[in-house]
Amino acid sequence: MGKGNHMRSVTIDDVAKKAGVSIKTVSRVVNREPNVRAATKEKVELAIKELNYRPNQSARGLAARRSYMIGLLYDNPSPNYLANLQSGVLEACHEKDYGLALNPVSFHDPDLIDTVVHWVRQSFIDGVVVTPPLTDSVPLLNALHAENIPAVVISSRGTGDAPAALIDEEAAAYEMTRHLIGEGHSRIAFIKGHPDHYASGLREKGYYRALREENLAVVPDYVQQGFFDFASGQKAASKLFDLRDRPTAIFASNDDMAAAVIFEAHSRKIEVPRDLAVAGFDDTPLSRQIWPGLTTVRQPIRSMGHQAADVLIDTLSAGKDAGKERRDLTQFDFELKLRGSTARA
Amino acid sequence: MGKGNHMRSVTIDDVAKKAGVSIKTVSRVVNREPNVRAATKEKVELAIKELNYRPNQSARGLAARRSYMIGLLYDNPSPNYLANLQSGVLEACHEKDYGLALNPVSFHDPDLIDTVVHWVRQSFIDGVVVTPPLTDSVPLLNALHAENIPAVVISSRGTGDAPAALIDEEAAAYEMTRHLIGEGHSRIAFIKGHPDHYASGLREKGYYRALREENLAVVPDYVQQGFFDFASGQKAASKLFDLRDRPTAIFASNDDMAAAVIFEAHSRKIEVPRDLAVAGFDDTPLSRQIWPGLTTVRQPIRSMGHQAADVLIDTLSAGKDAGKERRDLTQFDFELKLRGSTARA
DNA sequence: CTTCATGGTGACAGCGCTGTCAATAACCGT
DNA sequence: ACGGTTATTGACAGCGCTGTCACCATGAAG
Repeated sequence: MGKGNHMRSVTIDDVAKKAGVSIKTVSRVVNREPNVRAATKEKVELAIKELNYRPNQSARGLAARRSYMIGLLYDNPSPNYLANLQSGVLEACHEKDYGLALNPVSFHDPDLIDTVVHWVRQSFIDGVVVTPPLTDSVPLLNALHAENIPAVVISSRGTGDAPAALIDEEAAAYEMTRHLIGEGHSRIAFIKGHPDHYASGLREKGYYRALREENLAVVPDYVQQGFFDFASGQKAASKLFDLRDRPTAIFASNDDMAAAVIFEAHSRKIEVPRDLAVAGFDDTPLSRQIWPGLTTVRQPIRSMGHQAADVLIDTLSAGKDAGKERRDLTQFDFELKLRGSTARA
Repeated sequence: MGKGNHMRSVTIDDVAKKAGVSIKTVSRVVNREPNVRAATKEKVELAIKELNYRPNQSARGLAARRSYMIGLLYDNPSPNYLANLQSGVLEACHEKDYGLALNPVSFHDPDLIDTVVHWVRQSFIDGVVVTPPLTDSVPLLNALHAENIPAVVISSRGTGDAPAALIDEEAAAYEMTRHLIGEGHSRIAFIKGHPDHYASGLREKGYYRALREENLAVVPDYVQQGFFDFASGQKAASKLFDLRDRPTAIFASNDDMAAAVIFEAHSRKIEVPRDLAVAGFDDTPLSRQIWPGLTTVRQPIRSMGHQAADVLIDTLSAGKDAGKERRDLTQFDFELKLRGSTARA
């Protein structure tokens, strides 16, 4: 039992026969190689559709000496973030007939680099998408480059020669802070993100810039260290609440910490938004599921994942599709999502 | 650029030469096939180690007509649930040198079955792990069986011949309801899950059984339909709150809906747990991030994923590794997580 | 001592696809 | 119309591995 699965599936030969061309021509169409007459291409594409043909990855990999798989490198910062990103990446892979191999690693693993390089070599991974916070490991990025492993990073850091998908985090944080100021707040606290994450600094920078522009003083006590997780958010919130001159608004570097602020506020009977406005960053589902709804910054995570994979795959095929030149990633737009946690008094 | 990675890797021929045997014998050793003399086996294993040989998956897949990959079929019920499950499955795959291919599909897709079968055929997926709610599509399961595609389902339904990973949902709901009763509640409402999900019925059944055992009448108005999503939870909560004889406790069939109940309660100034106790099911991170913390039922999702994949892979290798017999899945334990949302008055 | 079974091994033919290269068709300018 | 290009296509040889089958030892059985 189990061996099963007899039923010869559609091969390139079937398509070739049906379209009345050689298998090589079919191969050309499938791989978007140049120099195929439009009419021929159409015939082949029709046959492909009718037979519902999909190339056999193993055969492809064997012949082309690559796996037609890209890897996703991550260190699960937040399941929501990752799930979104993954689905975007997966979508792109699907469109281009690439496979996706997942590799959860640990940022703090001392032989992170060996692990990754070995993995790529063993699995014949053609290229990798690197996600935060791994994008902030300069050694890792260097190693990938040195090993000649194509990579795209999803990061706000302009990372050397690896194409990057990003939003303007500084501007987003700036806008959010300005929004808070616009709502009449002047005692605005900030909870920083994990110091290892490059994005943390950018968000912080945006916060400062907005204060400066509005001539609001930066109160050192109002800037607390957090680490992007719920618990650190609680701790930071506690400290802020214990201040003699309690802030009227708290801007946390991500939604988890912002939720923690609201959690703490509840337990101290501080009413949000009446006594305290709270804003987050990321627009995770969580921001809609807590009460009151959390004002936050939305980034098109899914699209970013999609495009990152897209660019990576294009780069990989660049050899064949001679026309294509290396496409760098454009910057994505963010959006302020205003919800109950910052509603005007 | 990009093409990179030139470095002829070690092939089976190299190993064969070094060990002084034929490639077929190396293949036998690698695949743990019987009938290789111990001495020969050792020689080969030594050569493998010295050359650091790893079989090329593409070649293997092509020749053996299987991919050494298993598929994960899902219809993203909740990112948290999925992320957990996935990481368990991934772990098992890693241990057994299998790849994981993801396939997000839609439960309501009319040609779900075609899509899936085709995918399996074309990608040469060796077997699939089916997750809820797809596990409730009897046609799908039948099709997998008919098509002779090895599958394990993670479901509470004792699904015919496909091994299943499960917890006793009925008992879990029963325990939770009893807990509520034990806390002094007698007006306990229930929000049902999606009617297409088999688990929904089981949870409901557990609720009824507890009431019956305690001689509490079932109030029809107290049982509302939900669909496992936040919005449906809000709707159901609204209806319950509008009742003249409002329940003092609400048991929702999953955490998302329970969070929605709390959300609605907040917006109506109903205080949890003072005026209302709320319980959920699943122990998603959300249950710890809302205020008050949500009492819920924890299931070892990650372990379930791990074991499901484990069993599947074992089944797949059963053909070669002759000794092994098909191992069925054991039932997993659940656990009541008591938090603030049901704290005693 | 022959006759089988059976353990142990290797030769060989693909698996379905892509790279190479040669063949042919279409097009260019004069 | 002719030589020279360039665009388009196909024949064919593997890629590295496993399945099949044939082969040679052994040892048990007769």
